[in-house]
Parts: sequence; structure tokens; C-alpha cells
Amino acid sequence: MLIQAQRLPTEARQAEIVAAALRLAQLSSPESITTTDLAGALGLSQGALFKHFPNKDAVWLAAMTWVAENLLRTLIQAVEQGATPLESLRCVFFAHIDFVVAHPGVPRLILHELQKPIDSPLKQQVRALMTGYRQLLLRLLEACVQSGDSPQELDTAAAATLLMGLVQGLVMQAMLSGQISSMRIHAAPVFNLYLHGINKTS
Amino acid sequence: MLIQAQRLPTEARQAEIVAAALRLAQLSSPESITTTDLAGALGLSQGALFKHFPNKDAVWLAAMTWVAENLLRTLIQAVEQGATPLESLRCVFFAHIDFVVAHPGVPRLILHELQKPIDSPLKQQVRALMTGYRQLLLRLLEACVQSGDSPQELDTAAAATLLMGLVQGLVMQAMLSGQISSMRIHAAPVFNLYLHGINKTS
DNA sequence: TAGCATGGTGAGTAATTAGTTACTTACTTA
DNA sequence: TAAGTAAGTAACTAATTACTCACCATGCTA
Repeated sequence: MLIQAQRLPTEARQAEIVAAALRLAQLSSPESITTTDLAGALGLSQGALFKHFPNKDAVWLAAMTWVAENLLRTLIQAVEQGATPLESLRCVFFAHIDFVVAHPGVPRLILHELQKPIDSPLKQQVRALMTGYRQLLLRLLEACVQSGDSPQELDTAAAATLLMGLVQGLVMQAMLSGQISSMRIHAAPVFNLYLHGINKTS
Repeated sequence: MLIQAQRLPTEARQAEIVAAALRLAQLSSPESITTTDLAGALGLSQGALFKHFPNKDAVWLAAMTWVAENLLRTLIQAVEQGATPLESLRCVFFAHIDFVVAHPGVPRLILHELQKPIDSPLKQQVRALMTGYRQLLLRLLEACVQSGDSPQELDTAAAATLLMGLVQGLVMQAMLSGQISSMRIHAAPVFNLYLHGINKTS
């Protein structure tokens, strides 16, 4: 028998498992990540996982909860860093980019769950996150209109969709080129183009 | 024994299998679509699939080939329908939207394959499609600059990324709302915003 | 230091998977 | 019309999956 893995209290081990899940999600889709993969990434036996989570779904639910909390918190902090609504928008955008670069498995997890037709607790969590994000953007965009940075007739709903798509586009291009870190380089010009689109003075 | 399914020549059956695969991809991810699912959707026995494809991967490769051919052909046709480069751009965009609405499983298939780290033939095909699309957009955008519709200093690479992301954003929003058909409604205002971004005269 | 809850192991399990096989049936054509 | 082939079936197979369980080890506390 091999030496036993280091014993950790459930809470700490749960956090480790979630981190490993997100790390593995970078390379393959949640469905194809097996409990054996997960345990192996932690140097644990497969059975040990079930000491901390009742089933596999619970791992992904916990992972998504972690993402929702951390991403939204990061974005809200970013809002406060900008002096004007337009600056806040820029901060939010780059905070999102940085988050994705730091956790490349996240877009995959979100898209994967969002695409499912059944309304699992996990999908509800994803939807809640996306809706929260969208509302944050809408508030900022309305503030841009009020401050006069954006024209009165700006379609804020369309502008929010465009900004969220912008990140998706960068993710996609990063996947094409193969290196996630390239996102940060390409982000700035694309965002400037976006700004030009919603700005009052071109 | 049940009645035998109607006999079809391999080519016709292959086309049916590909169509079924793309149909099923609308509801779940390629990995989770089993050969039994696929055969069931066609009223065939599971073993019959392997009369027409050597393995499961070959089915998805054929599906992706179908997508690449049809999408690129559609987009090239769309280019020719516009009188000016800017009009062509609009035609290409809406042709893409229509294609996605007609085949909602396609974005999932593309994203799924693009995210894989290993360079399978399937992923190569996806990358070829995306690269082809991107170059088509770059040509159009450069033509917009030349015609004077867009400013000389336009970052065409960023503009291409933004347009491709635009579709992604709409797909994501459609998944949030649950109905793919809603894409067409939201597409126009988002595209107008995009045009505002790349236009010379705001 | 004895007792015990917690977290670990490794060897199970039943279900599901892609792919194979032996055999059957329908269509074509010489 | 006889023969060959293409396309079908049902029943396998080996591998993999999520999950369970009996047992073991570790460290805290009475």
C-alpha cells in the first residue's frame, strides 16, 4: 500500500477539488473529466472524492458557485475603480479579461452549462451570473448616457450584448491561436473600437 | 424481430447521420451524444452506423466538413449580394445569423472542438473554417477602408474579432433567453452599433 | 492513553459506452 | 434467375464510468 495522502479538513479539500476541476476544465469539457482524473490531479484515490461531495454534479455546482462569487466580486470592485462610468466600463472589461486569462476553464464551463436545455441547479447558477453581469453593464451604460458620454439614443441592451460578445470573440480568437495569454494583447484595440461605437463624439 | 429499416445507399445514409448528429448537438454536447442516440434518432440499430462510418469521430468530422462547406459557401454568396463593401458586410453578418438559427447545434460543435488542446483532424477543420471566415471579413473591412466608408486608421483585425464576437454574444444571449429564434430580433440593433464603431462619419 | 470522528484506501458494483461479430435481407445485374 | 454485394439486425465484448463499502490511519480530547 502506498503512503496515504495528506489529510485535510473537508472544507480545504473541497476547495482543492474545485480548483482542480477548473484547472482540468481548461483542457477538456466537464463531461469528459472523470472522477478518476479529478482524484489523480490531487494525488487522491477516486473514492476519497465522495467523502467531500455527494456526487460529481455537486463538484461542478461548487465550482460554478466559486466562479459566480469571485467573478461578480471582481467586476463590482472594478466598477468602483473608475472615476467616470466610461472608465468603469473599461475597468470591468479588463477585469473580466484578466479573470478569464487567470481561469481559462471558466468560459468553457459557462458555455457548456448554458447550452444545456434542462434547467439544472447548475444552469440556474450560470444564468444568475450572466444576468447579474448583464444588469451591471446596463447600469453602467445608462450612466454613460446620463453623463453625456454616450448619445441619448444609445441602445443599451444592444451595447451590453456587444460587450459580452466582445469577450467571447477574444476567447475564440485566443483558442484559434492556441495561447490564452494573447487575449490581453488583443483586448485593447477591440475595446477601443467598441468605445468608438457607443461614444457620442467619434 | 422488428421490421428492417429502409435500406439507403451509404452516401444518403451518411448525410442522414450527419444531419441527425447536428440536430442532436442542439440539445447536448458531441461527447455526450452516443452512437445509440444517433442510431435511435434515425430508427436504425446501433451497429448499422458502423456500416457507414469507421468510428464515431468520423461522424463528427463529416459533420464539421458539411458545416464548413455550407457556411463558407453561404457567406461567399452573401458577399456578392451587397453593392458596397459595407452592404456586403451586413449581408455576411445576417447570413451567418440565419445559418446559426437554422443549425443551432453548430456553435456548440465549433466551440467544443476549438477548445480541445490536441490537434485532431476535426479541430484542424474547425480552425480552417474560422481562419477562412476571418480572412473573408478582413478583405471586406479593408475594402471598406479603401472605399472611404471606414476611416484609414481602422484596426481591421480588431474589427474582424469584434464582428465574430458579436455573433457569439448573440448566441449567448439566445441561450440565456432560451429561444434561438430571438437571435434574429436582437441582431439588427447590435449590428448597427457595430457599424457605428467602424464608420467614418459617426 | 483509550476512544472516536474524520478522512484516507483499494477493491468492489451495475450501468453504459464504442466497436465487433455472425447472420439476414434487399437490390442489382450478368 | 442466380449470385454477389451493400445495408440491415441482435447479441455479444472489453473498457470505462460514477458511486459504494469495508477497512485503516491519524490526531484530538476525555
